[in-house]
Amino acid sequence: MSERVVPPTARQRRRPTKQGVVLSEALIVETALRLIEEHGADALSVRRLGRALGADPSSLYRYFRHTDDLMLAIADELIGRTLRTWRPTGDWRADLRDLGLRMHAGALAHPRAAVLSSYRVTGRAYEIQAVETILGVLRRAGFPDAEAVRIYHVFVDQALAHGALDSASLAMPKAAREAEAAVWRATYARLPADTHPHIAATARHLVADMPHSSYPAALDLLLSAAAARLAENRPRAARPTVTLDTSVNTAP
Amino acid sequence: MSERVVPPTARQRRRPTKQGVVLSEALIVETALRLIEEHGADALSVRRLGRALGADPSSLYRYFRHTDDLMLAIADELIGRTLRTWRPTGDWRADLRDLGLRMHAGALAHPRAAVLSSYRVTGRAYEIQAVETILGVLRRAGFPDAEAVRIYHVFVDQALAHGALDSASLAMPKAAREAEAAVWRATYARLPADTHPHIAATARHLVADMPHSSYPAALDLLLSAAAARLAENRPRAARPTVTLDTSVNTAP
DNA sequence: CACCTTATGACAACACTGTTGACCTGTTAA
DNA sequence: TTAACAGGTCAACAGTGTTGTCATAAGGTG
Repeated sequence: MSERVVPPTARQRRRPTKQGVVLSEALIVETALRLIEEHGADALSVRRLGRALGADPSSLYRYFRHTDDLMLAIADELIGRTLRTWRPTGDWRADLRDLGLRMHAGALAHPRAAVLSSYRVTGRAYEIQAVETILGVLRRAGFPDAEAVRIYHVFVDQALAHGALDSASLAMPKAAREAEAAVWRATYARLPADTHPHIAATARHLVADMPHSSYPAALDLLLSAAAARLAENRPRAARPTVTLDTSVNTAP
Repeated sequence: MSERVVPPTARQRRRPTKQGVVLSEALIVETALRLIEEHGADALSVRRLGRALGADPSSLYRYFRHTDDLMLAIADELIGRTLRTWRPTGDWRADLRDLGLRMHAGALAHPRAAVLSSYRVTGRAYEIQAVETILGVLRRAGFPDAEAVRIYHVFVDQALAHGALDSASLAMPKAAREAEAAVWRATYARLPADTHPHIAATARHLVADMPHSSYPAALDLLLSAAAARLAENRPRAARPTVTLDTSVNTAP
């Protein structure tokens, strides 16, 4: 066997598949993403992907060492798509908020890919571009280097971690997901006030809040904290009054 | 087949296994956790668990409808263990910080269980106890109900999401994990300043920070933001001067 | 144009997974 | 003492990722 995978670029003998398809790394990644979108979270297997491509499953191993490799490629493609449609305005807080929400949405659009790629460092082109961009936003905003890196780290991990969490939840069979929402109504909302006073007092809010993602709220809290730290370091700068939408207002 | 799983409590015909083991839900959960700890993240399969217990794999289906069911039981056990060793002091911020770090550590101690259970609502005893406890801390601290629920939600999801993220990373084969750390040194730290100025300027910090968990920092930012919101609502209270410094200090 | 090399696709097999229907037997209650 | 049946076992199914071997069409070379 030794090395089946060819250095990605110089691939020339483009022999078509028995069913007439010409394989390529890009085609495989695209098809994988489509497969995930159309046939649900668990639809991605080497065999199914082969079938969808019209190729023998083992052919894919000419392009990716193993499935994990494929996941990294998918992950980087997702990062690329997120960045491609993002337009910074110069307002660091609004820009990061927008980017965070896009990353989260991008993850939810491809739950299985998000779950499997959230904790990986791809080191590929799009990822590098994203790191550079976000660090740039923070440093231009005035964060000193060490602080910029810390906040970058928290920002990215938060987006990825929440993306994966919500994706995993979204990827559950529909019945199971509804069953979980029901737990809040049927179990938590009915606990008596004498044994569980705090749950009973807030039951209404729990039922309303818990089945939804906490990411927007988490993001706004993070940005608030970051803004506060920035203000401490530059007490001269005027504190802007930021108004953040309806549900998750964090403005001072 | 119909229903193989008996209502958990009233189980009496305790027939021993061929190899002489008497099965029970508790024994199965314990063994599963031990298996995960000893033989790495992927060691948990029905067949391996059966072997470790000295029982036929299919026997487990007398106790759990499917593996997912088993995961929920494991998840609740983990919650229970975390709560069992936690002692609140009355200082809401310190208490939540301590609890968050314990939840995170608990997840890292059982990576695979954490990854699979992080997004589940078990509705079981320990989980309910945890919800009641945390809400209590927040309400006693003075957060109004809606706000208490929102912060509870963010706090819990953040702990679970970061726990799962870091667990997933920890559960990778050792070689792969080291390879990722190397990416920061070998790829990112070597990007030229003219094409990637922000990465180049902060390379030192990136190499140092990125291979570690961002959870402590994320937790402290969250608690900062929450404290700020609390102070806004009660303008009489003195605003503490927060020092974040070295890495994870949150004491006012 | 014909040839030869070799990249790349196909095949078949391996070891593993979760799950279930049918069977068998020890425990327990009557 | 016996009869019921909970609970352990067996065997099978359909699926998975992965790899060693083989066949062939594409491309560069003469």
